[in-house]
Amino acid sequence: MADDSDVETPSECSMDNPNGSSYELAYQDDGPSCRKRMKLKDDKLCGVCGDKALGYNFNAITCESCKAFFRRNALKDKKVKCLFQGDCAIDVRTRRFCPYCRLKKCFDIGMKSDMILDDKERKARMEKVAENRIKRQVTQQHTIVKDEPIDPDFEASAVGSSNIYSPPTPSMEGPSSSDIPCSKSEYITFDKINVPVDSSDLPSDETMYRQLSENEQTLVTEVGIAYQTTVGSMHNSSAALQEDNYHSVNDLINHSEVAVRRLIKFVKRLEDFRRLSQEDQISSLKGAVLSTLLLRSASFYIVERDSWLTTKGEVSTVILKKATGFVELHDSHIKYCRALKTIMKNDFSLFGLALIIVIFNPDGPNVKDHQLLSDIQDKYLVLLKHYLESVFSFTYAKEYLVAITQKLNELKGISDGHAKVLLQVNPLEIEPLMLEVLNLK
DNA sequence: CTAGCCTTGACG
DNA sequence: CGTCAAGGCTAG
Repeated sequence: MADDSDVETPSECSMDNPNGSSYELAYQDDGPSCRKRMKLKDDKLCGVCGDKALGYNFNAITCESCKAFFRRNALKDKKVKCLFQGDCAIDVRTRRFCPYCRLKKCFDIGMKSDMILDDKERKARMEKVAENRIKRQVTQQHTIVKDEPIDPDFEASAVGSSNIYSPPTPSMEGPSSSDIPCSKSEYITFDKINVPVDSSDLPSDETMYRQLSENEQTLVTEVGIAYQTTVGSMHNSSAALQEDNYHSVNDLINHSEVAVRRLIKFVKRLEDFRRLSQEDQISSLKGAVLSTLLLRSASFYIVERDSWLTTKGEVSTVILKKATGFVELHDSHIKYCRALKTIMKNDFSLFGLALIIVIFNPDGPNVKDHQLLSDIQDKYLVLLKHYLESVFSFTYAKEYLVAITQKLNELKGISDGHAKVLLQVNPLEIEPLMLEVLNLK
């Protein structure tokens, strides 16, 4: 501390020391002819090297580089010593010659290493940032429900609409009763539920089908499109799923980040979602993340070949088993996909409705307005029922409804299974957005 | 590694 | 709304 005159603590100078000199200097510098010099930038000098400084960093006025240098080095115990006498002069030119003396000078002028955020604080900070990001994404969109469709993200429109359906079944709206070439039997059965698998098994009598009201019809369609263009579309990163890009659960989680973004996009399109308070929006979103991923995986599941459909073709599900090593969980996951996909086929409206019902879960973690959530959920349950009646006839709708709701209930169990796995993951290796959204703090 | 530039949350 | 002071990112 050769000269204590130039270094003051932030508190000291901020309150009682106007220190007008800086202004004078600023003006003197540019003179009367000052071109709108940005601010009255006073020329502070770095206490370490004399370079230009913007303000305090870790309790001393320093330049950006010494700030970064200090942040990088102050906490690690060094074995490196000065090659000379330990009193090297440090200026903007020589500052990088001797890290030891530079760091020593940092401490000498009063920089405090305890102002560097530790792992815990840093993590907390990142979480806050991530949370705000989500909040912003969800909130910011005064735009109306459906005038942002232009684009979602071009891959969605490029890949999503057309070829997604190609392999197993081509169909999407309306009578999704398309047909999996499967089947020798007219009915598929699981868990005591019998539903016809082939459209030819459905009643031919028109009056056996519900006529959706106009509102219902548009809502169903919108939901289908919303799902298709967001969660239900494939994205390039699923190409990353190819080879053995998935070595660990971590990779799996991090690669799922795109899917989370899609989920946000999806809910942003729902006007009902906006009826929720901001907290409940976040809560219900978080609560639905894992389920979304599962639903999504089911929609890309190809029953006939036990594989996933990706932008790069099909990938056998065994690669996931290998990646995670959680065989048991994996098996139940696949079993789930099989069952769900068999019922829902490639009907985006169905997947969309299912997702909505999962999202508006009055029983979800941390939700405040259970009532509202429940009301909205009911609305979509009814819509789902009606939709099923319009597609599968009154005769079979009930079976489908039971089957689907049952599957949605199972979703919880499987999600929880995955959640347990997630708890074993090292938070430091996970992207902040996923950390936040999965509650892995 | 460095160092410059950028994004953020807290604070007044 | 502007300033301050953290961390992050990334050419070089």
